[in-house]
Amino acid sequence: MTQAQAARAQAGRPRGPRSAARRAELVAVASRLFRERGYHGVGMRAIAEAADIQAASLYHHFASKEELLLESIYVVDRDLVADQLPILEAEGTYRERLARLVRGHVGHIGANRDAWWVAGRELRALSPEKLDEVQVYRRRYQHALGDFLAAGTAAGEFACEDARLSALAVLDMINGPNEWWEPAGRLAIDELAARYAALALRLVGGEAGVPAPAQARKRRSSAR
Amino acid sequence: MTQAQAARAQAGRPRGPRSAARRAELVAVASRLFRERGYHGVGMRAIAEAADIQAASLYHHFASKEELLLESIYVVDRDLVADQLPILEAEGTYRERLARLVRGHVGHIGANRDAWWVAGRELRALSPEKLDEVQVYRRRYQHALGDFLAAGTAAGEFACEDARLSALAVLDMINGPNEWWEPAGRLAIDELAARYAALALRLVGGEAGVPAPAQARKRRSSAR
DNA sequence: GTCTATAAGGAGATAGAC
DNA sequence: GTCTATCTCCTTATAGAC
Repeated sequence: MTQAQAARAQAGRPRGPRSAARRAELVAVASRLFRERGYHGVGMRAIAEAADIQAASLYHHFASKEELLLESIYVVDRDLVADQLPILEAEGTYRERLARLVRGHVGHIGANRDAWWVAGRELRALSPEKLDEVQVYRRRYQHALGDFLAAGTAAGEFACEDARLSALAVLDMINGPNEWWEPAGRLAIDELAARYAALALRLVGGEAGVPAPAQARKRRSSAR
Repeated sequence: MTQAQAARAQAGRPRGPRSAARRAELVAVASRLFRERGYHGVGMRAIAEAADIQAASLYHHFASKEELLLESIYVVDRDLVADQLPILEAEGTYRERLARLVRGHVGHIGANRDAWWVAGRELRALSPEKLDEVQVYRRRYQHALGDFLAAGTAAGEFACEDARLSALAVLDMINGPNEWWEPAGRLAIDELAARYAALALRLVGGEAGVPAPAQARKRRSSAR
C-alpha cells in the first residue's frame, strides 16, 4: 500500500481518481466471499468474477489482496470503536450507558455481518504491521470498557470484583452473536440486542436484588 | 475417506497398520499450523515439513487434507460433549453443576488450544456432510444446557427468563477465552475457569441478592 | 512407511493495449 | 478503468520404487 492510499483509507470520505464508492462496492463483494469461503479460500479471480470484472482490474483499485481484507476489517475494528466509545462518555447512569453500548454493539454485528465474520476469523492473514494497527483499536475498546465498569462499581451501580475481567466477559458474551445470529432466526437483531443488554447488566452486578430482568428498561434518570 | 477410516475415526482407540499414535502426532502438528496460518493458509508440504516427512507420506495416514482438519475438530466438538454432558446429569445442586460445567469447559480450552482455535474458525472448510456431523455435537451441547437452565429455574436456583437464550449467552461467554487466553497472561487457566464459573452464575440469576461474588464457592450441599 | 517424481490446475501479481 | 495475456510459484493428490 502506498502512503497516499494509507492516508486515503484513514480519512472518512476518501477522494481521488479511484472512486471511494467503487472501492466500497468491491470491499463489500470481497467481504461476502471471505465470509463464505475464508480469506485464503477465495482467489482474486473469484472476487473479480463476483464483481463482474477481470482480476487484473482489481489491482487498479487495491494494491493487493491483503488491502481488500484490511478494508473489510476496518469496518468493524476501526469504525465500531469510533461509534461506540462516545456512548461511555455521554449522559445517563452507568447502567443506561452500558445498556446502550451493548445494544449498539450487537446491532453493529447485525448490520455488518460479513465484515464481522471476517474480522473475527481472518486477522492472522494481515501482515504484522496491519495486525498491530487493528489490535490497537480492540485494546482501546476493551480498556475503555474496563475503566467504565470500574467507575460504575465505585459509583455503586455495578459490582465488579475485577473490572478488567468483567470487561472481557461482557465482550465475550456480546461478540458471541457474530458466531450464530442470522436474520432468519428466532430473534430480530434489536430484540437480541435488548436482551443481551439486560443480561450484560446482570453479569456486572447491575441488577443486584432484581431477579426479574424484564423490568430493566423501566428504571430511568435516577442515580448518576 | 473410506468407510474403514470413518469407522476407525469414530472408535475411541483405533487400531490397524496405520498407528493411532502416529496419526495423533500428525494431527497435532497439523492443528498447530492450522491455528497459526489457517486451514487454507497451510499446504500439505508445510505440514509434512513440520512433521519431518515428505508430503506424499501424509497420504499414507490420511486420505486428504480435510481428514486432518476433521480430526483436529473432533478433539473439541466430539470429545468435549462426551466429557461435559455427564456433569449436568451428576449429583449436586444446579448451581454446583453449572459451575463444574463452566470450569470444565474453560479448562478444556486451555488444554486444547490449537484444536479449539481451529474448531472455532475453520468449520466452513469441511464438506457439508462432515460439517453436519460436527454441528450435531454443538447443538446437543447447547440444547442440553438450555434444558438444564430451564430446570434450574423451575427449581428456584436460577432466574432465566428465556433459558434458550441464556444458554447461548453463557456459551458465548465461556467460549470467549478461546479468542484471547494465553498461558503467559495474567490468569492461569484454572483461575480464569473459576472466575468465569462465578460470572456465569450471575448471568443466569444464580447469585440473586448476593452482590459479593467472592462468596460463591462457600455455599454447598443445600437446595437440590 | 517413506521416498522421488510428476500430473493438473489455481494462486497472486504485472505488462501493456485500448 | 478495464481488458487480454502471461509470469512464476504453489496447490492437492497420485504412481510406483524401495
